[in-house]
Amino acid sequence: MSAFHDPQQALTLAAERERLDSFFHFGISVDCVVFGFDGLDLQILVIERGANPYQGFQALPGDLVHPNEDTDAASLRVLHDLTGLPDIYLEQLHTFGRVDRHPMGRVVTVAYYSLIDIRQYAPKPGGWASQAQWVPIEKISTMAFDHARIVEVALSHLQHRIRHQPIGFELLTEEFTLAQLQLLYEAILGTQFDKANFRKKILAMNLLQPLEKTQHAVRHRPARLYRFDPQRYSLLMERGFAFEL
Amino acid sequence: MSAFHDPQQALTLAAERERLDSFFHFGISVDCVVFGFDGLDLQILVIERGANPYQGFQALPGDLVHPNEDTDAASLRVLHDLTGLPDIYLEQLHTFGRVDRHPMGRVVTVAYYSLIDIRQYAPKPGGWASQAQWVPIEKISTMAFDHARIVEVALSHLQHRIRHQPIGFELLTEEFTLAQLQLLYEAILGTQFDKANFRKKILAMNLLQPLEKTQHAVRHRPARLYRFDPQRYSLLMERGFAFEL
DNA sequence: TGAATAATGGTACTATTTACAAAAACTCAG
DNA sequence: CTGAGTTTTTGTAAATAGTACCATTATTCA
Repeated sequence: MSAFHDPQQALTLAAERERLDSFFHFGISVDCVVFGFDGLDLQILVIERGANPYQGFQALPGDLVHPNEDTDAASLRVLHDLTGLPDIYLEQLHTFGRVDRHPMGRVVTVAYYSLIDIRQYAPKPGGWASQAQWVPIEKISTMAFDHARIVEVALSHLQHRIRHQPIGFELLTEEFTLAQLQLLYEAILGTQFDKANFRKKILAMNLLQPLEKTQHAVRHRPARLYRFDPQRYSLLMERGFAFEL
Repeated sequence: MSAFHDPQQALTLAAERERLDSFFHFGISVDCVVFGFDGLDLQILVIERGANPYQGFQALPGDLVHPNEDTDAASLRVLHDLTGLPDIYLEQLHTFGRVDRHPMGRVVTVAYYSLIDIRQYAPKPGGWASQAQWVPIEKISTMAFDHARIVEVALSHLQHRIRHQPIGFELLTEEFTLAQLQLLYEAILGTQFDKANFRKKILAMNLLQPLEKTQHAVRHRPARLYRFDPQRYSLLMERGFAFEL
């Protein structure tokens, strides 16, 4: 049965309008899974809800979309309002549309995700968020709504994605060593790589620009610093690549 | 500003309810991009709209989600109602949430996609669909709403996906030859492969079970028939793989 | 029976990946 | 000042995988 058109029945205009209206009582929300890396653990940005429902619970930064707002724009606004993070690159992840997922009514949520360098953004709770903080991904247990499930989906998406596209550099400072990059990959994928071969594989992609700088104040041979080449980066992003280790 | 909670303002209950109500006037729809393969061209299942808006336009099978219906369930119902296709495996693709995408109101649509063997399903228009038919993907031009854009997203998703996961077998009959599989890959990716090497690569994945059967009534050496091994298939689906040719 | 056709098997060559060892560059303790 | 400790960086041999291409095989049809 179509909501807009039903050739069979001849309803009065009022009755037809009322029937149609019942199809327009949805709420739309957005939820953001923001991944960060501190050099050791993969973390996500989590707020504490300062209001009901689920007051006091950990939750993803998320809220209802305004009637005249694109969902993509809403994700940026909501993230900024609740955590103070400025416009960052958010990518749509998945939409969660189960009838019973929100206790206050029918709310379908569009989840977004992002990767950022944890040291460049200090979250500050805003709006109804009573806290906003980074939490290592293994430390996350119960969350409001179906947010734990959303995090699961985001993580497995990230794991798949990082092996096929050169994402991940957003999680590091602009200049980094190959060992730092390797730690990042190992944290996301939960595996160990051979140091020498990881280096060769990464450098062969021609994605990194070596700098004439090294680490210092380390008690061992200092590592060369690199940064990634944005042109090469966007080329690889389009075409995809295979990162199999 | 939160829709549910605003600690600043003390509104009357009625005013608060009214304000909140404005956040619940969304419609949610689902749209299905069903890919099929006829042995030569990649096609998609398209309906002709028998009612306004966009009457007479080609469109994806799609309609509003019911108030008490999961979006996943809605995608199956809508596809069945409009095209007669039974429950098939539909996977969520992307959600399109621009304010102006629907002329009759604020409708956010969740797009799904699927791959099926064109010879196993004969579409029959139902509901308000005046036609339902397979259309080669290059022959598609204008479509209702933003459906042309949805098809674009689905195709590039499919192209990326087929190189990293062993999907695509759904598009063939249960028993197929390696040449048929190669034609499928070539149709989706728009490239040509070496016959002998394609065979070796595919067989090395250990995904196909050779059958003790061959083609017949062909005027050349008949090809062996294969079918894919469901266990191996689901293993590779989980882990992902790299199909680079 | 042989011409036509496409499937299948094989092979030499090249490129990539893997495992592991050796050398290099720095700090720090003595 | 020197050598132990640590990690980076380079190198390399062996194993594996990919590529181009040719030979053989099995069928139909004239």
